[in-house]
Amino acid sequence: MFALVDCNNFYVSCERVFNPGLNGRAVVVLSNNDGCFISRSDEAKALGLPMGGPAFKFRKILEEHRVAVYSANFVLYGDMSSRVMNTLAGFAPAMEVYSIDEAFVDLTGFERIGFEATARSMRRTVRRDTGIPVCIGLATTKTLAKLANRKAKKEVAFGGVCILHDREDARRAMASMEVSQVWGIGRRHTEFLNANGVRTALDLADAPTEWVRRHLHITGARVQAELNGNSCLPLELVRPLKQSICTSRSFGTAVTDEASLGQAVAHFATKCALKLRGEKELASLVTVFLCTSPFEERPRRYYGTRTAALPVATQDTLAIVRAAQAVLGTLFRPGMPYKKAGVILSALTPVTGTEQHQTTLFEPEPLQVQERSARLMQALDAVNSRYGQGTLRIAADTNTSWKQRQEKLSPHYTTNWDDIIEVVTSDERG
DNA sequence: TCTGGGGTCCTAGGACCC
DNA sequence: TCTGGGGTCCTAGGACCC
Repeated sequence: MFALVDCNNFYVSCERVFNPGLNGRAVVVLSNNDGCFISRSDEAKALGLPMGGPAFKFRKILEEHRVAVYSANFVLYGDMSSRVMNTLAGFAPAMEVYSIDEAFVDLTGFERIGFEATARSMRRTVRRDTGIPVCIGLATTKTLAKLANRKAKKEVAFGGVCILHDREDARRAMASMEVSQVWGIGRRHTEFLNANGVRTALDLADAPTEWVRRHLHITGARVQAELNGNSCLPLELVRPLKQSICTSRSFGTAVTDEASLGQAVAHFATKCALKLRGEKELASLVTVFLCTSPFEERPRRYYGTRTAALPVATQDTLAIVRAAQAVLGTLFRPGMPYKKAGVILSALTPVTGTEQHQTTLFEPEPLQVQERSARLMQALDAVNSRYGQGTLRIAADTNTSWKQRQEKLSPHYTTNWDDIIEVVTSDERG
C-alpha cells in the first residue's frame, strides 16, 4: 500500500506558518523574477488566479481583492520541506521524497494498525510539528495513490485522507476523474486521448493495451497498468545521482552587453559547480545558453546554445567558469536584448577518489594541480558555508546588473539569524 | 514594462561497427 | 528486377513531472 503525502498549496502554507495573518486571505507566491503564480491559497484560486498565470495580467484582481503577493523564497521552502520529510520519516521505514512538497510512504503491513488511523495520525503530526497542512491518498500503486490524493484535496468530505482499498474503489474514483488529471498524462496526451473518446481515467484503464502501447509508448502503458492495480513504479528509496545540473535565471531587465552576460554566466557556473560538489560528482560537459524573450518579435529573437567538453572531468569552479566563459564568447551576438541565460553541466560521473588517473593525453595535469584544486574548493566551500554563499567568490562573479526582480521577498525565517532579528525588531515596532 | 526553474525518460534517426 | 543482418552509440526533439 502506497501513501502519497502532498502538502497543500505548499509555498503559500510556508509563508502562512510565519505570518498567521495570511490565514483566510488570498495569497499567491510568484516565480523567480516575480513573473508567474506558482502557488495559490484556496482563496486566490477562488478569485480565478490560474496556476502559471503571469502576474502582470492579473494586476487588477490582485489590487482589488488585496491579495497578499510574495516573491519565491526557496531557501525557506527547502528548509520547511526537510522538516516535513523528517516528520514523515518517523512513521514508516520506507519512504521516497518525490518532490519538494510530496513523499510516497510504503504502508505495506500497516493493516493491523489501520491505514485510516495511520494516515490521520501522519496528517495531525505534520501539522503540529511543522505547521504545514497535508492531504494523503492511499492505494495499491503509486499512480492510484496520486489519484486518491487528488480526491482527498478536492472533496472536503474526505477530511484530507482518501483510501482506495480495492479494485472497486479504484474504478469508482477513476470514473469521476478526467484523464488529464492522471499522473503521467500531460497536455499532448490528453488532446490525443480526448480526440479518441478517452475522457476519464477509467476510459484509459479500459482502453485496449496494444493501442495504448502504440500511441502513448512505454510510459503510457505503465500508467495504464498502474491504473489497473499492477504496480510497475517501485518506491525509490535512494535518490539516484543526478545526470545533469542546471542553473539559469531570467534577468530583471534585458541585458545587452557581453560583460554583464559574462558576469551572469560566471555566477551560474559557480552555482552549478557548488551543486556538483554537493552531489559528489564530476562534470565532463558544459553547456551555455542565452536567449531573448520568447515573446520578442522576429529579428530581435534569438536562442543560442552550445556545449563544450572539459579537458578533464572536474568539479573545480575555476575550470568550469573558464569553460563556460569560452562558450559564451562563441554565442554572443551584439545588439540583442537578452532576457535569460543559463549553464548546464552534464556527462556526470561520481567521485571515486581515483581521478588522478584521468588526465589529457597531451597535457597531463600534474597531481599537485589537482590536489591544489581540491583543497582550494574545500576552503571556498568552508568559508561560504560558514559566512554565507558569495562571501568568497571569483572576481568574474561580482557585478549584479543582471539580477532578477524580487520585490516581495519574505525573510529567511529558519535559516538566517539576521532575518530572525529583523522579524523581532519589526514586531517590536508594532 | 511585465510571462520561472530544474529535472527525467523515451523515441527516432543517423553514423558507425563487423 | 535485384542490394544482409545484427548491433552500438549519439543526438535532437518531444513529452512529462514538480
